[in-house]
Amino acid sequence: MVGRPAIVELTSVALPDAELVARLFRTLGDATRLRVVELLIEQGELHQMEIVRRLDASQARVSEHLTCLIWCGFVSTRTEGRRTFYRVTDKRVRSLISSAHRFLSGNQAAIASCRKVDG
Amino acid sequence: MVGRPAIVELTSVALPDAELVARLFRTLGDATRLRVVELLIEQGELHQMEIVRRLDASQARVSEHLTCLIWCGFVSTRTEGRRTFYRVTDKRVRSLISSAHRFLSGNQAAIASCRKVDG
DNA sequence: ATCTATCAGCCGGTTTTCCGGATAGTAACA
DNA sequence: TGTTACTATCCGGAAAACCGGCTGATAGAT
Repeated sequence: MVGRPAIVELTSVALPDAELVARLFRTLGDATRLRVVELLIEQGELHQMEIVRRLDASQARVSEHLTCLIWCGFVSTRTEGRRTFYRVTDKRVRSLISSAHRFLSGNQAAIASCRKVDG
Repeated sequence: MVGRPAIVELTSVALPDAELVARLFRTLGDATRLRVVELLIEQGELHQMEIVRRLDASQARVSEHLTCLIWCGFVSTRTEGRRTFYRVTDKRVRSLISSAHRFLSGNQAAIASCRKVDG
């Protein structure tokens, strides 16, 4: 018997745990996305055009990065009038980033000069 | 007067802080590298071929990833005979990774389905 | 000395990811 | 309803990163 296909699930393909964690790290592995998150942590809440101005990035870029950050649970939103405000609510995001900063102190030079895998 | 060029410095170009932190995140943003680090955290100390066997990855890949991890300060080494043993000594690495795992719990589905920037 | 186990480096190809620029959608407001 | 903010999406092109396969180097064993 051939039935109709099953309802599409968000996580139809179970990714291995390491791939998930790696993906999480990659989300913060882009300087622009990271700057957005850190800016929101500092400022508390901003709407998109304000982020665009402060980071001097294109609106399209910021919009796409925000979509990604929201999707992954780093940023949450609130709409007011014709503006959408973005903020970081999850405290685990802050602790993750400060963890990174702690590791970075003393390793800046090494990481700055690391050529990654291939030269 | 035209002198000889200055001695090459490791960090001749000062990278902005955000780019450094992003690069740090990207280092753990590859599943294979992450698995190497987590394996070493669990097992304490392993030589390269042992890592190759346990991860079922090619020796060349593991070697290059290890080079990167050593370079960035995640992993340190000890040579004994013709073997080199690798381990994670910096406790900040552990706390960084467990920070990530804490954030991941409750966000797996979201991160698994996130399409990043472009579709 | 020769062979073997272990580790490192290079190269070509493919995939992923980022960006600029243009375009389309949406909600408030006159 | 038309205009004006504001936000979202699409489309090449370019750069970064990963991988497989091969080669080279070194230290111990035979």
